[in-house]
Amino acid sequence: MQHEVANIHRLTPRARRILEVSSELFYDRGIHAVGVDTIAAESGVTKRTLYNNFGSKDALVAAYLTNRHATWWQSLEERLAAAEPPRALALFDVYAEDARTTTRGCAFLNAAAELSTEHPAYAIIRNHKQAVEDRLRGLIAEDQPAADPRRLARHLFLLLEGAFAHQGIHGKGLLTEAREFARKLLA
Amino acid sequence: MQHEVANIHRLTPRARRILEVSSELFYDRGIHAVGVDTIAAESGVTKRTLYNNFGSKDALVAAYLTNRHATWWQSLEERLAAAEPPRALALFDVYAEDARTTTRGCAFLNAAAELSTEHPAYAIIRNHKQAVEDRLRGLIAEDQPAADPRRLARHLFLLLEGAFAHQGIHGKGLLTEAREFARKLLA
DNA sequence: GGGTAATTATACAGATCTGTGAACGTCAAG
DNA sequence: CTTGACGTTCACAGATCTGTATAATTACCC
Repeated sequence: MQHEVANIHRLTPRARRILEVSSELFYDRGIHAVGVDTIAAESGVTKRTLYNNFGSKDALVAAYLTNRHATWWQSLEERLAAAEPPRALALFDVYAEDARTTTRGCAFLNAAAELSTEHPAYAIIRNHKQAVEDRLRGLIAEDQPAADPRRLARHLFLLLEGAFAHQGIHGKGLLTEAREFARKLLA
Repeated sequence: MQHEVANIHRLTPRARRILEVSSELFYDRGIHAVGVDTIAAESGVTKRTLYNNFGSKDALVAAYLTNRHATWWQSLEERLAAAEPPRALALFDVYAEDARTTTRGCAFLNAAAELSTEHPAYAIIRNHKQAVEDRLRGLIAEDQPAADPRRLARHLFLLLEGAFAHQGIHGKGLLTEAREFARKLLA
């Protein structure tokens, strides 16, 4: 019985499996549309194990988003390490990379659409989006201090989020197009 | 027993009440989070009446989005009738108007996040968003034929949707900021 | 091999979900 | 004054939801 923070590296193998499976289900079908029975069955695990490891469905949802943020952030930083200015475009690349294997848009926006603002996971969503925009602004400030980083970052952020939000509805071409708009704005 | 098209003007008074109440609940709390019992109770109506009028919850959801689109479109056209070029900005104004009384972002994006793509309402969502972008492109083509209407429309569309998608998370200031970006792009 | 943590099996509680059946009011229009 | 549409009452079916209790069993570490 651990279920406090759910640091993915301290998870038991079964728990990690539960987190992986539930992440996929939550993303593909939506959070409310997936029950704990389904998650346990698909993970090849008892419901008891799920509750012993995560404590509640809400906590599992929080773990899902926390882990998603951590994973996403890591691949962003890796890409940034090898990027050349304007590095802000790397954000678009990571999103586009994501979009190659997914079809339901942004996991965080989708979760925000379903959850009450009082849900423990909602703060994670806010923090994630805030972090993205902050990183964007930081990169612009470093690469192009001449521009107005705050305004430019916000403009790019809106393009990014608009494209990602519509990935499921409109198709994935939007992201590369958004990148192109961003590229011109940065030039 | 009608429950086929749900043209709002042919709705019985009770049915209209059900549609109003369910629309508010669906938008505020999410579709899966609201049960038919709650809707019936809050409408001051029996569950039987709900089913006699709409046939199923899915159909009620479809009616919710259909009606929302119709209402929104009408207020858009009214605003456009009194607008002066660049009229594309009127789209931002209608969204911003919406945002003054709501706090959970775009009803269509939120619904898309919850529903399967096979859900009868999903097509309504696609059509709505497509209509918005098409209208945007048409306005730009008429007001500024010199520009590339398709590209410009898409750029504005992304700004619009990015801002609206983040209304619930980030606050409503984003929409006016998006409008400002759009205004400069149109100049 | 003994002790400890993780997991299983199974059953269940209690709530809530969508949807239906059947009989009974009410009221306006023909 | 009958017909028909609208709505109510109320019970219920059957599924699914989150979460728990208990006891037995496996896996791992020292």
